[in-house]
Amino acid sequence: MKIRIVDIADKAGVSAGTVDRIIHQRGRYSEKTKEKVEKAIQELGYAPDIMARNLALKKELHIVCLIPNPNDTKYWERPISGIHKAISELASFKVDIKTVLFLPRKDDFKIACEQILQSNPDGVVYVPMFLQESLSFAELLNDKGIPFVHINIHHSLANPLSYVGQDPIAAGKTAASLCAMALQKNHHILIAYISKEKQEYSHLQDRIDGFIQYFDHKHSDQSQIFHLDIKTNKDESEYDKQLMQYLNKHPNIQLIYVPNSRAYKIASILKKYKRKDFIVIGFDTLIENITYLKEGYIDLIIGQQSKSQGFNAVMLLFNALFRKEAVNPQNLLPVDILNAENIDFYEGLMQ
Amino acid sequence: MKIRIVDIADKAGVSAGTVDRIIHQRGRYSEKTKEKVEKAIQELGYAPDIMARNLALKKELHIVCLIPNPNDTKYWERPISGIHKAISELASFKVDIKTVLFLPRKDDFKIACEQILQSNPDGVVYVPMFLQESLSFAELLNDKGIPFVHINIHHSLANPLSYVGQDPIAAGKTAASLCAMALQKNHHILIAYISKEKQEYSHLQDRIDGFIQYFDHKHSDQSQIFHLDIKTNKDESEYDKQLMQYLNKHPNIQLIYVPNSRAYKIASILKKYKRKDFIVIGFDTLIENITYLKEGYIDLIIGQQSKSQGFNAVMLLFNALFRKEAVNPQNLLPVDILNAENIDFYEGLMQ
DNA sequence: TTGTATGCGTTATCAG
DNA sequence: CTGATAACGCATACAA
Repeated sequence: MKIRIVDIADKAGVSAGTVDRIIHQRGRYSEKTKEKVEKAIQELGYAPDIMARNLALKKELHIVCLIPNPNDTKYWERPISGIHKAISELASFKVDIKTVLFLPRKDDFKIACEQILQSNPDGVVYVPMFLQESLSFAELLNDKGIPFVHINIHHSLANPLSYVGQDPIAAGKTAASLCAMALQKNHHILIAYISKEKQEYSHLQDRIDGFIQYFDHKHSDQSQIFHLDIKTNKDESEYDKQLMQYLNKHPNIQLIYVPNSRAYKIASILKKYKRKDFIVIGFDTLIENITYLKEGYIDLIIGQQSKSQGFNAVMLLFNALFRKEAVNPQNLLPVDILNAENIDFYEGLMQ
Repeated sequence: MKIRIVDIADKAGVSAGTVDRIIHQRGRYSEKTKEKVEKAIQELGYAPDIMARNLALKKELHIVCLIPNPNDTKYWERPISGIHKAISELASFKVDIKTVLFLPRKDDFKIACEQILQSNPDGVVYVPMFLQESLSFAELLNDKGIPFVHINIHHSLANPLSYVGQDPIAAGKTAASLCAMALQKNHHILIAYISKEKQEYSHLQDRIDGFIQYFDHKHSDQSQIFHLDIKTNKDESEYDKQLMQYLNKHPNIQLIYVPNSRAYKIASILKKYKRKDFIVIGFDTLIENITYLKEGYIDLIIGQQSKSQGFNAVMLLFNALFRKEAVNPQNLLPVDILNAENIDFYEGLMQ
């Protein structure tokens, strides 16, 4: 038996219109009728019918997603595809979801934020790539009472409605535990990455910290951990040599841990020099990484369900806004372990 | 701009009622008006409004799920929890979803099938645990034109609307690839399992086959693969001894592969004898397995997203029935690799 | 064979 | 401050 708005109107001895105004706090009602109505709602256990609401609704809900341009970093294609999945899943609701892209520079990010604030959305999903700029954006959104969700990068300060993404420390520890399992006695680990100009914030350091922490807590064995940071401002052949020279100098290195999503760069060098004798472990299921995984130049990839980042964030915001559901402030995604055998079944990657 | 039923009625020069009868093929219309209407639908690109339809609908959709009783095998708790998630997700639709449990015996399965057929459901989700009985159930459902989805176990013969579950061969290969990574030179593998009376069908053999296949394709090394099948019709202390004697007789066994979900049984024996020097790899995230994983008596678990099995199956059937969506005949779930570091983030296990 | 009217539960407008 | 009522898009019983 379904409780409708008229049922509680009857019970409270008022009309449906009044109940509606009280439920949506549109004003124009007295305190004592409010109390009567709320009591009736409690007693009968009223829950609104989403379908009927959506049918009767005049105005749409506006949600906007601010994501780095995938032309610059391929990674962002997958969260965007998750957003598209959410869009089609919510197609029958009166909600419009837009995606705004920004180039990974502070000025472009700020311009995009401005633009979004102008459009007065009902909710925002964004990647807080720059610490300071993200905080001021969060503040402006809070001032306007617009709820927002962070994806991929977690800032404890900004106090978003929710964070959707992985715990990068846990991801680092997971990678380390696999390394510990694969590493032979008296062999060493190299933490290597090819990085662009200094990123203000990325998972890089947390993934390294988690990795180190794991080994600190375990028996240390005879293994050592080396570090090699290669800057991309040199030409390609230059950093090829830099890596190979390092590896030749430390012949007991058996395993290479690449804490950013560019393991494929390391793999391409190893392929060039026909060195399949290393175990390489990297992050993120970019198509380039998958190619080398299947060729055997990358052995393990830690996945972070990039698609779910976009999908969950939008769904969560929608449910909070439309159905007024309570939300978890943390939506921690799994730390997925992928290799050549299970990659084909991952996140509908091959569809 | 939204195309409604009256829009195509206008365009075709008929009334809304006629369009409705044609769309739902309720008869009582002439061929030539049918053509006119279908042309209009094509040209205007009509898609029904799910919300309005659900609101206007009188009768509900009945979906029934036939699942083994989790009191007997704990595994089934998770698919059932996935079904419950689907139920709450579909709460606002006019659909009722029931779960029927059966004890893992042919006679009980058959009785449950009878009962379901009596109730004349619109769609069925079931675990085809017994080959012959499942095929005849499938046939009866087909005769009545009732679509059905198989979960967990795949029978190519029965021709279900879809199969939701893992590829067990791929799961075996994935386990093998991890073993290959962890195994030290000149050390051996034991495939061990404690089984009840012969199961008619389970993933067991496929998981073993996939495992063996992987090693067949790789350089064989000096490693050997041993097999040990322990029957549960002895008393506990009996099979404790059987395992330990086997391990003592083959001191170079470093790794134990348990292809069914009862790795915790093996782990409990190893714990009793304080043997942490083996790498144990098992299947399924039963609470018992997770406990030993965290204690270090199990090292790796292959997960099959048991919860998604139930959830996806119901959602898929609902979408096929209610929104008349096309469905993939295969809904292959990922092969998840879990260890002590990433288990806490898996499938909302810890919520 | 076809058209019309009513209802589903909610929102929103307008008259009291 | 409050009540009545017309939409929203579709299904369906009933009238023609």
